[in-house]
Amino acid sequence: MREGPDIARIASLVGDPARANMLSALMGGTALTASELALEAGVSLPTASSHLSKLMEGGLLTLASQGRHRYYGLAGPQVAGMIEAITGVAASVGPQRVRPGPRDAAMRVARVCYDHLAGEQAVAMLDRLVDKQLLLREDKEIRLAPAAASHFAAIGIDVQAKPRRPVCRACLDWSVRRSHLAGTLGAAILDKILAEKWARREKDSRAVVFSPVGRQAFEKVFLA
Amino acid sequence: MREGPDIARIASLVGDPARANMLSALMGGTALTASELALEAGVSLPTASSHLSKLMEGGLLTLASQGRHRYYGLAGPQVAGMIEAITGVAASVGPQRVRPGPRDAAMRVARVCYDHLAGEQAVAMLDRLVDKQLLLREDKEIRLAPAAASHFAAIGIDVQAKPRRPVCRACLDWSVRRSHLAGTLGAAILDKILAEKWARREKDSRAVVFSPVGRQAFEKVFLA
DNA sequence: ATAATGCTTCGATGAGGAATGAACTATGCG
DNA sequence: CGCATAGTTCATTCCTCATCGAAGCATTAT
Repeated sequence: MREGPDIARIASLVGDPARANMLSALMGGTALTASELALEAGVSLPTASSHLSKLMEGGLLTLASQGRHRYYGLAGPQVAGMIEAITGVAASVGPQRVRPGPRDAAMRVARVCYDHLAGEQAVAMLDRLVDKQLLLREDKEIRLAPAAASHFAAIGIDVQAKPRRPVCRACLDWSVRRSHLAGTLGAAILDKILAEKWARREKDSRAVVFSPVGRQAFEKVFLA
Repeated sequence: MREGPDIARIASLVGDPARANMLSALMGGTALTASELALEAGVSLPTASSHLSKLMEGGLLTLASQGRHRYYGLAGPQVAGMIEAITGVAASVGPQRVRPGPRDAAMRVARVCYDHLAGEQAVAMLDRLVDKQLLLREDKEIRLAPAAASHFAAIGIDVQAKPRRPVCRACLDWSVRRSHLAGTLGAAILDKILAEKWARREKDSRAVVFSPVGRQAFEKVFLA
């Protein structure tokens, strides 16, 4: 019989699909609320709450209470490194997708990620917004630059309001393996894309398909 | 809902105490039979066999059949790195062991990590190699400096050959919480240490114990 | 051959834990 | 104060999966 650090205890915490999804969501580096994490994991709020207390007890998470909001975040870089290591193994032994079909191709270009845009388009957009100094990338976090308010106001997006959810969030794109923009700003931009009918959602899929005209408009506004 | 690599599947494989013990035992680097692993894990042979087939199916182990013996080993350095990362988290959040026994002290100084050296000695060695500008630390990666080839050749280690595995890799040390050297170079150095009989492996443990003479030789070559 | 060893498969049992709705607590707003 | 939102706790149901004994294969020894 072996002794030493209880690795089974830690691994089994990550070994539940709901908890694994929560931890993956937190790999963005931003703390999230219990409801957001419940959504990410696809479970009810009580279930999420139960998982979160287990993760807390296991020392994998930190908790910051602000008013009636409770923000959960990864306990530290060491935990993040562990998740990364597990993800690496899972990706390398995982079922290499047999062949990306046409739907998958569309998914890689643009798709919905919960409430914001993901895929190549989304990654390019975030890069461009940072280039134009409208957003500031700080380590794994993203902040609004001073110039952002007026710029986004001009295209009908208000970034001044203080909602319960962070305005900007980095979300790791699983197809491109780089970050795209989440948070309320990311959500507002997706709303605009759909409201302006620049693109439509594929039926029963997360894919987002731009029309030729819509793509031009999108590029003019966000990739110029 | 998240997508991507199935990290829960991998983590849950490690999340069972019996399987975790088996994997820990295999971190010693030597392949073991099912009976030996059953003993390590403290379960019956049928139970162990069942666990082993799950680990195989998950791609975490390799199997080498020799006659009526079947030797199980870790599937590769990536898997070993993952176990090490989980061990690190478990050690830091876990109930700080009441009192580190003598074996633990030896483990902290020097131990085998799959196929290379870990512990205080290993961390000090990497620091020194970087100081001497034989290795270049870049972010989380490690590269060979131009001067490396001739230096290592002089002590009988060839870093020119292009293997499929990286020559240098950083591996986070769970006891010191800093990186040590993995990769083919790390493995070659451990080989040399054991071949020169500077140190011997503790029986039934991952600890590596240097002899007084061996330590001097090691320090002269790698810590000078 | 027959026996012995090493290991896997099968079948039955049992315990842990993941899930949810409903009830409860806490904070914020008008 | 009363209402709404955010979150936790509770009790219950359900199901997966770890476990072991017994039996079945496969390889080596005699």
